[in-house]
Amino acid sequence: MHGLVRFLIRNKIAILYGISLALLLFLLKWLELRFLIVNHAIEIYVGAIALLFTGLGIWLAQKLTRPKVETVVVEKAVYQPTPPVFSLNEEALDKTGLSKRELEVLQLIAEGLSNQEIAARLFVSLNTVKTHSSNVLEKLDVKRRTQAVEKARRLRLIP
Amino acid sequence: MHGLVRFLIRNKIAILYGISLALLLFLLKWLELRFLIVNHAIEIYVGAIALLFTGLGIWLAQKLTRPKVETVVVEKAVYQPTPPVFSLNEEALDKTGLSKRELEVLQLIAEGLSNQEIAARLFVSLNTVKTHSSNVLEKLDVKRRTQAVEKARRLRLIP
DNA sequence: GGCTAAATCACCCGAAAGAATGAGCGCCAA
DNA sequence: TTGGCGCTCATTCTTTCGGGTGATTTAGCC
Repeated sequence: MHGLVRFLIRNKIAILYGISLALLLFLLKWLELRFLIVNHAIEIYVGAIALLFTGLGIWLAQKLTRPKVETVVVEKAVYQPTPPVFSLNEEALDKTGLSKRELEVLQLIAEGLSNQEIAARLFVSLNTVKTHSSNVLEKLDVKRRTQAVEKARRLRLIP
Repeated sequence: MHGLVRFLIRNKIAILYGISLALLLFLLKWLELRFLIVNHAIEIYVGAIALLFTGLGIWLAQKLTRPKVETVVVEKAVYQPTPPVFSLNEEALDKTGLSKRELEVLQLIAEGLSNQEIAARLFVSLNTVKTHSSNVLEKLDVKRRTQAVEKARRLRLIP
C-alpha cells in the first residue's frame, strides 16, 4: 500500500475531526450571515460555538483516550483440589519459540476471550491479535485455539 | 454542614468550569473590542474560540470521566486435601443441567476437537453436534467454546 | 396412552476464527 | 549499517462457530 494511503488511515480520526471542524465553521459562517448576527447577538453566537466545541472536545477525548480503569479486587472463595502453584515451564517455552506477546495472547485465549476482546484488552487492532494467534497456532503445531489451550496446559505454559 | 455549602462542594468542578467559561467569554469580548475584530477577522476569532474550547472540552472530559470500575474476582483457593485425581463434581453438574451427551461433547471440545471431528468421533451428524454444543454454551451461560472449557474446568466438570 | 426430556438432524444466517501474504517500524547485535 | 526479529496493521478468502427455529424419534414415567 502507498505511504499516503497508510498515512490517511492511521490518522483517520484526526482527519475526520479536521474535516468536521472545517464544515462546522463553514456552517456557522453561513448561519451567521443568515440569522444570528443581528445587532449585539455575538455573545450568543460565541457562547454557542464555545458549547459546541466543548462538547466536541469531550467527545474527542472519549474517543482518543484509553479508558481509565480502577480495579476493585473482590476475593471469592472457590474450592480447588490442588493448590495451584503454577510454575512456567521455561524449557518447553523455549522449545516452542513463543514470543512474550504471543504467550500473552495465548493466556487470554485460554481465559476464553475472543480475538476482539483480546485486542481491546491489549490496546491493539483485531488484525494484530489474529496475527499473534495464528503464530501461536503454528508454533504449537495445532489447528484450533481450543487445541492450543489444551496443549499449552499440558506443556505447562499456562496454569 | 448546610445544604447550600454541600451543594457547592459537590459541584465544584462544574461551578469552576462555569466561572472559567464566563471569564473567558468576558476576556474574549474585551479582546474583540480591543484588537481582533478588524474587518473580516471573525473567522480567525471563531477558529480560535473553537480550538480553545475543544481543548477545554478535552480537559474537562479528562477531569470528569470517572474511572471505569473493573471488578476483578480473585478466586482464592480454599484448599481441599483431596487427591490429585479427577473426580467429577456431581453437584455442579446437576446445577448446570447438562445431559450425558452434552457433557460428552463438552469433554471433546475441551480436547480441542472441532465440531466436525466430534461428529465423526460420536458417529452423529455435524448438525447434532452443533445442537449439543449450543446447549452446552447456553447451560454454562457462556458465549464461546473456549470459555465453556475454562468454566467447566473451574466447576470440575472436566479434568 | 399421553407427557416429557433427550437425542437426533436440517436449514439459514451472521459472526468469529484462521490462512496467506505483504508491509512498515523500532531495536539490537553482528 | 545492515540484517534479523518482534510487534504492529491491512486485505482477501475460506472455514468454523454459534444463534434461531423446527422437526422426528425414542425412552421413561405417571
